Amino acid sequence: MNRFTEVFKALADGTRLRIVRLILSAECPVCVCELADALDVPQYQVSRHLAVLRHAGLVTDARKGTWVYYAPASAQDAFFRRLYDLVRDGIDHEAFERDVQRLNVRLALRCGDECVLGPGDQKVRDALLQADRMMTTSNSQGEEP
Amino acid sequence: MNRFTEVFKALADGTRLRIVRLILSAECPVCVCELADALDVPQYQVSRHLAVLRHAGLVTDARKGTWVYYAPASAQDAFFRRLYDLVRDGIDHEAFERDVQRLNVRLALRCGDECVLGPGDQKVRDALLQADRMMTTSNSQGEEP
DNA sequence: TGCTTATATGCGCTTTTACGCATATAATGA
DNA sequence: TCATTATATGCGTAAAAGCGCATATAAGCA
Repeated sequence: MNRFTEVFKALADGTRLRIVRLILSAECPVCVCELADALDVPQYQVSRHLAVLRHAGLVTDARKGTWVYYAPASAQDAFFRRLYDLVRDGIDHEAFERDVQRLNVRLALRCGDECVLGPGDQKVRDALLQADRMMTTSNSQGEEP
Repeated sequence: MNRFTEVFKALADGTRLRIVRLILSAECPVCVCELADALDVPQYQVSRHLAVLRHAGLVTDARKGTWVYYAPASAQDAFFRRLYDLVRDGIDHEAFERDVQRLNVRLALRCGDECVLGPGDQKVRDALLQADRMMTTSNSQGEEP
């Protein structure tokens, strides 16, 4: 298949687009369970989507123990850099706001720049549940007088 | 569906990507039969793909008599403009070279900036057949001493 | 070596999507 | 009004893609 077509195919999925936006929003590589928790999507599904993105050359993976960290690929490449900028600046910022906030909450649970929890860990669930509550109260409700 | 996702979905098809590149390569609106002839793809298939692109907001259509001309949409929009630039500058120029040359041959058959022939017209077929012959001889064969 | 855990993947099912054929629609001209 | 022609579309079929379940793989640790 055309490399071009493969890249657009990889981005032509709602979940994968959310994954890419999360990876771009973080300034550091993010591991699979962190993505799964932030997106509230099963781990096996995230792994599958990451495989598609990796095969298209959009992300790179690096294993560290049992955890595998993903990051945007080859910012050297002008094509990918421009594509990333496009995705980052693109429309529908609100649609991804929740994902980004949840990822930040999840990343805050790291120890020394490394993920130390598995997917769906109880501490993670608690923290994300509370974060969700704060988001809904500050957004939907807090605007009225 | 997310507008973003819809745009990438629209570009995530080989034929549609060829159509977009042709529309971008021409400095003027191009009608359906011209695209079908340049791509050597059935007219009904081109119409279908154009409908997808139009629905995603990537192209606009304008009817002139029985002919319908398609053009890139809203270069005002920063997002589309950057996306178009990306597609234009992108990799795999050779893969689309033939399409562009065939479209130019087809456009040369116009009368006063307007298409006057239908899809698969005999004159068109002759001109394109000859163009193909010239391309193969100049590319594959002409390099050896 | 054996147990635990994070990640990846084989498999069946369902939904989506592209294609081919035929035909409907819209506009022109006699 | 009727024939012609460019374009669009309904429909059936086949290929592709996503999901859920279960499980395999890989790494750390006792």
